[in-house]
Amino acid sequence: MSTKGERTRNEIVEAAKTLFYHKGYTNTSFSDIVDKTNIRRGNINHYFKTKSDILEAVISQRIAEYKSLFSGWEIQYSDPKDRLHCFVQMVASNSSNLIRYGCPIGTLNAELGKEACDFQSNARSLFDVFINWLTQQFKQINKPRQAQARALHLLSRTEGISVIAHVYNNSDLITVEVKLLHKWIDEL
Amino acid sequence: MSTKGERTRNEIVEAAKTLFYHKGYTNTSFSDIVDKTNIRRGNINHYFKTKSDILEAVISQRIAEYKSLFSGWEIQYSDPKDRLHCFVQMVASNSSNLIRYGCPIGTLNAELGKEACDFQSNARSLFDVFINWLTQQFKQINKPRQAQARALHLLSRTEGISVIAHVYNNSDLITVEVKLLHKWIDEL
DNA sequence: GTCTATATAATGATAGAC
DNA sequence: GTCTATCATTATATAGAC
Repeated sequence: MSTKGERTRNEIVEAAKTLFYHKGYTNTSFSDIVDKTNIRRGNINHYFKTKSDILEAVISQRIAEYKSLFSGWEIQYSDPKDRLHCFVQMVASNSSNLIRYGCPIGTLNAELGKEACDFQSNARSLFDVFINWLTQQFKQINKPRQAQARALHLLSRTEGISVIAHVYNNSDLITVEVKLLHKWIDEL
Repeated sequence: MSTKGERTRNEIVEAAKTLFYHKGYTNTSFSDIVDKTNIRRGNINHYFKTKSDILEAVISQRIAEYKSLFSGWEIQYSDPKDRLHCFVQMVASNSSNLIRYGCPIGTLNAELGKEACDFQSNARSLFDVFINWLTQQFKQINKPRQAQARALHLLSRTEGISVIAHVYNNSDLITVEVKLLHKWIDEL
């Protein structure tokens, strides 16, 4: 059972998570969060002293979600190739969001990786979750010494797909490239 | 010969181009431009009524630069494959900037493609320059009907490389992936 | 064409009542 | 824990002197 405070805090994080994704971190204001929730401004500052504290909470929340998603695949599929197919298929399943807002972790890193921003390492930790999990899967297939390189290659491919799909608001490239990636996994 | 006004206007555009790339469009203020140039605030508004007018000028400037770069390659190299190798090599040559700030056109599109932003189509026109030129090169090699798909594939690959290199501030992936792309071009 | 001074709005953050 | 009211800062943009 969650306390009232925990529920309020979670409502803020969920609203901020969506807003940061849809509008970007800098372009999201406290007022946006107030408008999206039923929480008044002063109360937000009761749970989060600064805006960047909200960002950290959002990133932690996303990390937890992705770890949970990946754990589920490990329970559901014993073959690491099947898990990698799940990962690639996630891109296709999520195409409508990718087209409209870009990759949630890629666009966040693009923004937070710019000059005079203290949060690049926070955003990078999201990528670490992906790379670490992918590396583990590749290690279980073959050539474990190439596992991390393969993980970086795969994530690079999916990020590139997201960029183009977002720029052109079009899913055709996703369809084509996802097929190529499934084939690439099968041929490992 | 350029007039004094043209030189002042150009100084603003050049400073804004760098700042938008290094800090992002939203995070760049008029004060930043004032600090980077010897031009006072009121004078900037003499040349550009709004901040978005500066953005349009910066995008036009980048479009002109890339078109000029590509034209140079067409003069320098008669084989379209050699021109494509130039394109891929540009990623490697520019790695220090890509690592620090990401792809200039990719990160701009990531930012301007978000919700409640009126400039996605402006930013997309930068990608059009790349796609159109790449498509022309692939058409001259073989299978002209696949030319645009190949252009999208190549740009997707290079954008993905830029994202990962930027996130990890590391050029190792660039080295590896650029080799793969050179090989891919040779085998077309 | 260039400048100073200022208007106006929005931002992140705080103080303190209930 | 929740709220209203407000502060201090910064932003874009404008007015008008030189």
